[in-house]
Amino acid sequence: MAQDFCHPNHMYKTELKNFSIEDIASSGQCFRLVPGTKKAEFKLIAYGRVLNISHVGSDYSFSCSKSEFDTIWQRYFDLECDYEIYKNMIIPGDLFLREAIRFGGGIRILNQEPWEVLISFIISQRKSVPAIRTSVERLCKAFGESIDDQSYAFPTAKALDQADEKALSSCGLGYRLPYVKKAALAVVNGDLDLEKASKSKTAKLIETFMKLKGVGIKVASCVALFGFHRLDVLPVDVWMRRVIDTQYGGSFPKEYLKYAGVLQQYMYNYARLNKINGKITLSS
DNA sequence: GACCAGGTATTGC
DNA sequence: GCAATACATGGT
Repeated sequence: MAQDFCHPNHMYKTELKNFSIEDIASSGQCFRLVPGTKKAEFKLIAYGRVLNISHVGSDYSFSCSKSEFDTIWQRYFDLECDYEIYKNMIIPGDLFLREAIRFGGGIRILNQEPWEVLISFIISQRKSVPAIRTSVERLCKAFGESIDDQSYAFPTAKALDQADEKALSSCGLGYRLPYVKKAALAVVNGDLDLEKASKSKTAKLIETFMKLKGVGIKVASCVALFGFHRLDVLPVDVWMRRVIDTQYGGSFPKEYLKYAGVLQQYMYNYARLNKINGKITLSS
């Protein structure tokens, strides 16, 4: 604390490989990591904190102390893991994945808060990524605890459970509003125990979330992957459906299944940002 | 101003 | 069982 007082604007600098904040921000797994006012600057809100990030190439600066970085953000950005392992899994001849990794090789699978992931992905259904961001941000502003004058934490289950119906509906949730309400109630009344869920095996975990109204296999898979770091889980949305059908003959390569969640993220990102609908021709 | 979006629940056969 | 359909709203 003394150190914080003496250095209110502390910065932690480090070089990061296989890491790009731009790639992560656009990859559709996290909706509260957004570009700042200047180029190569980003603002993240997670774990009730604000983190400003800037970089020149692979030299990154984070608006926190080294100890905060080590205890929170290192894990959040999955920096303990060497992503070369995943990149080296490319099957020779899989030009699509190779191209996807060339395009967005700085992606990481974040360790986000399960509750935030659950609600964000309930909201995500039949919404575009920019529209999800808008809804989530409105939700935070309306019901989240204030961190500073323009930053709000993700609302707690209790806050959403008690949320005024009208105020909630002004967040653009549409028909998903009762789903959000019911998920909040489930956590508040103990029907859904996220701490306990984190200890169950992946199949059981997914099953647990699918009991919630408005949570099907895709949303439950996203929660397992992004909220519980189950890297073998493969969420299939409209983009991944197209990728699987047009690039892999209808089924995800079995060689990739162990880390399907990571590899699909490269694929999803590449397909969505390049609007790849049909089979594309890639040359070696 | 259509068209589509990191789907799911419900209905109809 | 499985295919078709409704669903709220915003971004492009």
